[in-house]
Amino acid sequence: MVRKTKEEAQETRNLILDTAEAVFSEKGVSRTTLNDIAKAADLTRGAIYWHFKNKADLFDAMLQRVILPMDEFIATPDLHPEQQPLAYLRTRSMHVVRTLAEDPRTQRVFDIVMHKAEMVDDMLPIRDRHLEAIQGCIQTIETDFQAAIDKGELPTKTNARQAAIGLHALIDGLFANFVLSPNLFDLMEQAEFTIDNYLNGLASRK
Amino acid sequence: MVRKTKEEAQETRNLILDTAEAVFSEKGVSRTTLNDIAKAADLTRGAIYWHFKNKADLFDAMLQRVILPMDEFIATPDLHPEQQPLAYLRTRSMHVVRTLAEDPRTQRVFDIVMHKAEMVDDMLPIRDRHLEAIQGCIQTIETDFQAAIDKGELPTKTNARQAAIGLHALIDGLFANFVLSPNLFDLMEQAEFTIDNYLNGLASRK
DNA sequence: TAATACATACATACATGAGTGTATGTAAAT
DNA sequence: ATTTACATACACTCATGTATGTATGTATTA
Repeated sequence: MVRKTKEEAQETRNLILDTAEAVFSEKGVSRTTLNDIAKAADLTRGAIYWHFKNKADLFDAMLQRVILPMDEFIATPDLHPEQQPLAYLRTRSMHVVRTLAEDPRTQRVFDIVMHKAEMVDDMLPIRDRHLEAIQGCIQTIETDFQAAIDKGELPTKTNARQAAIGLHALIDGLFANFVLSPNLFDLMEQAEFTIDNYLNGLASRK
Repeated sequence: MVRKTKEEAQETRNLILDTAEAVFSEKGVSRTTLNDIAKAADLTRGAIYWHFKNKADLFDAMLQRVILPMDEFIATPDLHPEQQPLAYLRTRSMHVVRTLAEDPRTQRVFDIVMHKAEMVDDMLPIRDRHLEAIQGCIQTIETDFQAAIDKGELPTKTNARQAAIGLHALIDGLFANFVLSPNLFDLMEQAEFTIDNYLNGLASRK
């Protein structure tokens, strides 16, 4: 087996990424060797080193396939002014949940990031981007909450930032527990209940 | 320097555990060498291999110092019958939060487990115990919620298990985000608000 | 109570394997 | 003819586990 056309090379690259996902998920990032991935993909390390700089670079590329679309959606500037802020926030939250609930690839990658990767050294830039994404996400939610307050959907004294951090932690916790043991509960059902309950609690505060 | 008395040996063991905490926290579990820990503690690998079987054993011992007391508290059989179930659950939840908020060692270990360790291979038994702890925790909360329902503090139609999973995810998410970036929010304040809001939402359901 | 024997608490040394990065080879595509 | 997309080969480091050394504590015995 030898040299390929450009499209075939692209397929090889995707194969490497897919395989990396599977092997990372099985053995954890630090314990998987580039040779493990190569062998599982019926290639050699040469192929991997051709397409990626090293393991961190490969890991990063694997992440981007999943994280980028999700981040972009979360960061889409905020709400259509004619909509009800709270309902809109709820819809957007459930959309993110649905993405995870329905896409096994997203589940695997989240599981890898949350439970099978150590965020240190060469992974630190990735962790930093993750942190920024969290901050952006919270900021977006906070803006939505503030709009809800301004439109009278929430009590005036509501602390939008606090509420936002709470909602984010809630969804984050659900994600973490779900990928940790997917058959513990039904994600969509549980998320719908929990998010509704949280928002309901905000609206009905004394 | 050579052989020590039994108490001094115990001190050495604790020193190793303390140092492991620090180094794991800095470099991640898989990237820290037993030699790293030994050097940081002004010892040699010989000392570590005397006190522990290997790195996984050392890691486990480090965990137990923090996790055991916490698990025990959570699993304490449930509520004094004369108390209000919801208030009691709230108190217990905040107690756990306070443990994390006030003890830097607990924070470090949680951070290591959540973000700096890969739960695979020899760590799998640890992950399994963690999973069991989660299940037990949820079960305890569920029992409390059921008691609250029985005493009329929550609507009859409340799904106690769903509510329990939600509360657990909420606290777990708060913990994860807090240890990830401790200055993003004040844990006690945020937890008090968020938990209250969640319970309040449960009680005021249509 | 002092001498002796054994166990303890480490340090040191060694053998081994494994993973990484790079250099080089090579056949096909362009 | 040159570049591409890999495979192969090599050199190097480094972590692990174990084996061994050793000085001191501790129990035993006389």
